[in-house]
Amino acid sequence: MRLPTVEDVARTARVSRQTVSNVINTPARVKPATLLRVQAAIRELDYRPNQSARRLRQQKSATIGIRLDPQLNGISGAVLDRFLHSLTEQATERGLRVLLFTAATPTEEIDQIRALRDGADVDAFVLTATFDHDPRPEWLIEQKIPFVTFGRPWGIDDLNDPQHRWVDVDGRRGVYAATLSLLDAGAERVAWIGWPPPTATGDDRRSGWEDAMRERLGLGDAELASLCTEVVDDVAEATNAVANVLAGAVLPDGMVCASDTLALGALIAASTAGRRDIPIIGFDDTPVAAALGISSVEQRLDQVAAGALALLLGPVGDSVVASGALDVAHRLIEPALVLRRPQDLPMFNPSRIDGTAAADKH
Amino acid sequence: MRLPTVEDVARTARVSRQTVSNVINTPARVKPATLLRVQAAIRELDYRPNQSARRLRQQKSATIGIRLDPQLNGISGAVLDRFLHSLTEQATERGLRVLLFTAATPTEEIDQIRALRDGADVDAFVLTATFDHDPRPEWLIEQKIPFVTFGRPWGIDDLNDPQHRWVDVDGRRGVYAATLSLLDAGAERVAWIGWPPPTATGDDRRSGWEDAMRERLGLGDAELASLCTEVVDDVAEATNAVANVLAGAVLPDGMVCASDTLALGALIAASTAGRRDIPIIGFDDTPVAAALGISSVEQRLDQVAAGALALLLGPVGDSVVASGALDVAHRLIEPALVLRRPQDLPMFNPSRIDGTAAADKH
DNA sequence: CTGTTAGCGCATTCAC
DNA sequence: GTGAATGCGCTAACAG
Repeated sequence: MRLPTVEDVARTARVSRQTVSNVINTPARVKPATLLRVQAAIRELDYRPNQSARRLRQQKSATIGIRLDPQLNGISGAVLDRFLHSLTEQATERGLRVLLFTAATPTEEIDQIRALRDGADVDAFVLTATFDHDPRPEWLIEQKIPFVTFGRPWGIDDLNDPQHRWVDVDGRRGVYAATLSLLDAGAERVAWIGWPPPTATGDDRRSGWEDAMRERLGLGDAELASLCTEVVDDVAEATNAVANVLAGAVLPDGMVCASDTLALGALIAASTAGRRDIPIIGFDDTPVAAALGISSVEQRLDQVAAGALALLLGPVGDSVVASGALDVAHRLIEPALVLRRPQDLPMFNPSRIDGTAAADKH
Repeated sequence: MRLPTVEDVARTARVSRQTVSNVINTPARVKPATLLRVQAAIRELDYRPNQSARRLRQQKSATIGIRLDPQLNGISGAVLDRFLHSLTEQATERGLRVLLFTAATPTEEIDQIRALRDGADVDAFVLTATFDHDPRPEWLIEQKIPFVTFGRPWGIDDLNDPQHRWVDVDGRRGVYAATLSLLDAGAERVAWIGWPPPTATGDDRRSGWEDAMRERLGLGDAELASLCTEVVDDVAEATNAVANVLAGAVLPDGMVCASDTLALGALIAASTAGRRDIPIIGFDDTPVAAALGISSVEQRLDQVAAGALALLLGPVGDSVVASGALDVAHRLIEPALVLRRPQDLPMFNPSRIDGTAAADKH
């Protein structure tokens, strides 16, 4: 049982192969009568162009490649998953396919990218999780392989390099908004629970908290430092660290965290200390945060995906354009603050346990 | 800057195109001297076969398609993510690519599969999350499209249909082992926290608990029913439900749960009731369980991925074989019990908060 | 507006 | 062992 080809359609519709091709690719150039006849034949045979042949002919694959991270660290692992989903969905709408690959190290990733490109399997790549001194962008630019990164080029001065297309979430602004929401509610000692610097993403997020605290309360460096806790991204470690904070001299009346992992630790510590009333805001809006009623800063991954494709393909295109063809080569997405009230969940609140739990608005 | 082709390699090595092709595909049939010369030319030009051309010629894509689930099934969402990673990794080792697609409904998924197949984009499909009266396998068999499902064909009598290749995790056996581990430790009233039937997966898992309780303690239906709690897969709901259990007449001395989501609810309820000592075992071994020190039944997703590929490609092959070519058309993977001690995490345990948290062995 | 010509890069016959 | 044809299915360029 062979799949029908242009030839079959042409024979059925009594036209030449090329007319069929025209009907599919440039229908405007075909006389309405024959157009209809050919389309009928296409439907009759349930014909679809063979993509391999089309790709070979057009010298492009209409496929973008993305690496699946090795082992996504803990609770925030779902972020890439959601991004992948948005990206696939929107790529499909634009007539592109998404091809997966894995690599344990940046070097290995480069090898994979080279293989994929050399095999003409992939037209462009989406890189995630950029970091300080990331070797990948430079190599890709040098190789003239189109790409876009989810994440800014950190540490280098080429934030505006048109060669390097990037989309990122404005973590600073998200944390700024989160902090303001606590200050607006009357908090005066909002603590920051973040990662030990230097981490590009973490430092950026912390600066949002700093800005808000400076602007609203006029705090100085020393005061900020006293409200700032640094701990690696681990629930147990965060629990310990925040417990110490809560046992300290200056009791915070709000906590903004660099991740939901830290926020979960903060929640556990606060609950244990009987201070479930201290509002906590995390980052990433993971399912865990939703399940536990923790407020969080949500990365709008659908917008990130849309931005990545727009940078790669142009506003409406369906094939990869050169990096110089766009006026802007980057996009900063504003995150959304998802506020949840602690009482949405009966955690550590025996009085509500027999009541009806509020549904999680997701 | 054109990519090198066989022609370029042939010219460089001073042989014909076909010899180059032979060097790549059947190196045994080439004289060692020319072999070396051609290989040197390949390396020199950094030549790689164009995959589109190869696919067109061979009439196969060496690509498998998998749908990215729309629903982020809460805390357990990462399961598909991990499976995808294993699958991609092992597929790459076998020279296959993994192509993603999305679909909101089974019907839409069928449309996507048809498009992908008709475009000769994909040789075979991996379906996840099979369910009762799943329309997809039947349609795929009818269309003669090779596929394998992660999940048994539920509800039908074709568990052994060689046309339907499937891999699944033996949930019953995992829960059985989990229950036994509690009984071995001296528990006598192990409760089951599961989903309201009928859910194929959930009922299967529950039967593991039932079997263990019957065998070891000789319990009857009524006694089992009194230890069985049914609640939808939601943390808040589970918290309520387990809180009621803990406030009831028969206090369980262990809890085995159908998911980590339920286990998290159980943990919260137990903690709130001051009964953190009651051991809890979840299912899926999610990052959350790891972070909170909850024991869990781990699906060995690397084995599932390996099984899926073995069923599709044969033990060592790199191209899809017909469904009748294998002696067995399915594989049941035994899950692993991951036991964690509650004290691994200082949750709700103020006395340990200033101590060193034990590292999580993952 | 339609049909003719000519490959895209590769692998599978066959001869030699 | 190696090399010469042939065509996979499609579309871009050019004639008509």
